[in-house]
Amino acid sequence: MTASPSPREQTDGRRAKGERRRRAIIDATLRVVERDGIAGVSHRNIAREAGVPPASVVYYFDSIDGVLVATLLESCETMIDELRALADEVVDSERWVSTTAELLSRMVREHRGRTLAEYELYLLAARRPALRPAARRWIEVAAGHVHETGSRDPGAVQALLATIDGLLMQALIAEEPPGPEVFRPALAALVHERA
Amino acid sequence: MTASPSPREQTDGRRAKGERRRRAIIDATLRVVERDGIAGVSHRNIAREAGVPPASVVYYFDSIDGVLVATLLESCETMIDELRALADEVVDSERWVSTTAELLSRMVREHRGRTLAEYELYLLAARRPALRPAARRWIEVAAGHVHETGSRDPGAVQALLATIDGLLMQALIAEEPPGPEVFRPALAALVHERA
DNA sequence: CAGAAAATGGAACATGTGTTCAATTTCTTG
DNA sequence: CAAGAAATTGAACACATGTTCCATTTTCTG
Repeated sequence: MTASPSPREQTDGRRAKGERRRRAIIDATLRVVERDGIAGVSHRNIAREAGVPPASVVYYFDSIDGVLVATLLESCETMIDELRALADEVVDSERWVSTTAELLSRMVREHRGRTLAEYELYLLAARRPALRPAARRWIEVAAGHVHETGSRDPGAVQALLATIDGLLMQALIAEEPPGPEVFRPALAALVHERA
Repeated sequence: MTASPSPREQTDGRRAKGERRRRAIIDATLRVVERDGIAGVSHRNIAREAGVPPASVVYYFDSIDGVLVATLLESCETMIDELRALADEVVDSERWVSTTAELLSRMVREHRGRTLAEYELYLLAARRPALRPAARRWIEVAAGHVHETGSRDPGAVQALLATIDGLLMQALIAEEPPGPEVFRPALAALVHERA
């Protein structure tokens, strides 16, 4: 992807600055995907967003796919933290259905661009094998998270994850992002509860 | 989108030929999306695929979004028939779980490109409002189909639909398209059956 | 301080893009 | 058959794209 990290990269100011710039490019790419979708990802676009010349993007990543892979991985890591924080904040209700409905609603309302970007990158992985490991890591992380608070049955965990993906996708094409009450019936049916 | 259909369009050979060409462009667009994804959709690309000059595409559709809307709608209609045929063919088993697992497996194995294209167009609707009605029509059709053979609870129907979407998406980023046995546990958990 | 390594950024390249335009062909109608 | 409507198409437009090249600047090492 870039120059192989030498054993003494923490003291070299040149490499440190380079690493910072590399991160700036990744962050800029995520912002571009959020705003304009994957269609908006180009060398010049993300370079402008990051405030660097286009040649710098080529210097740090040898292809546009390289940038996307790095971005998807990065995004996965930071999203975990955000999700965890959101999950903590939302646990004023004690029922799982209400809590999750609230969480999903927030994802498509307060973080619509981010959520959308996530699924676009996700789907892109279906076409570009290079992105697949990053996308699957996403599933693993989410599965682990569900496993903590949910059923032990692997099939149930898989179904739950799939349902959430599907619900979010449907929510993303709604004319305006739905509130928790839209998600509740489906979630309730999923765990055999009353809404 | 095109010239408004005059009351006597069935006798005018010029308009008839035009309509045929319009359909050829839509079909070509679907093939392009299947092969190269939405990223591959351009005037020149679909023109080459359809065997017409690029100017013809502009003549029949006033924008690239117009082509996509028409394609999504078309694709929706033809997919209904194919799905129904597939559903009929697959009813040798009598259990819903096995039948559906088999059907999903076929969608990602024998019709991978088509399924993928469907979801790409679907997700694109999240960014381009013009595509949303077509995308929502998809949900309605699928919901109707599920309603015929499934539960009466609206929440359950919604959950089922969402789960299938999620399962298909996960299947699409697998290294190779999974067989029915991969879908069965999740589907079983969904309807509280043993796999 | 001199030399080397890394990073930077401006310019240029060939190619692809959406779209417009004017001329031409195809077909219908009076 | 002649007039006109509809369809067709090649050429051209201005611009965006991925990528390469090379001169310059920054930073570290001996």
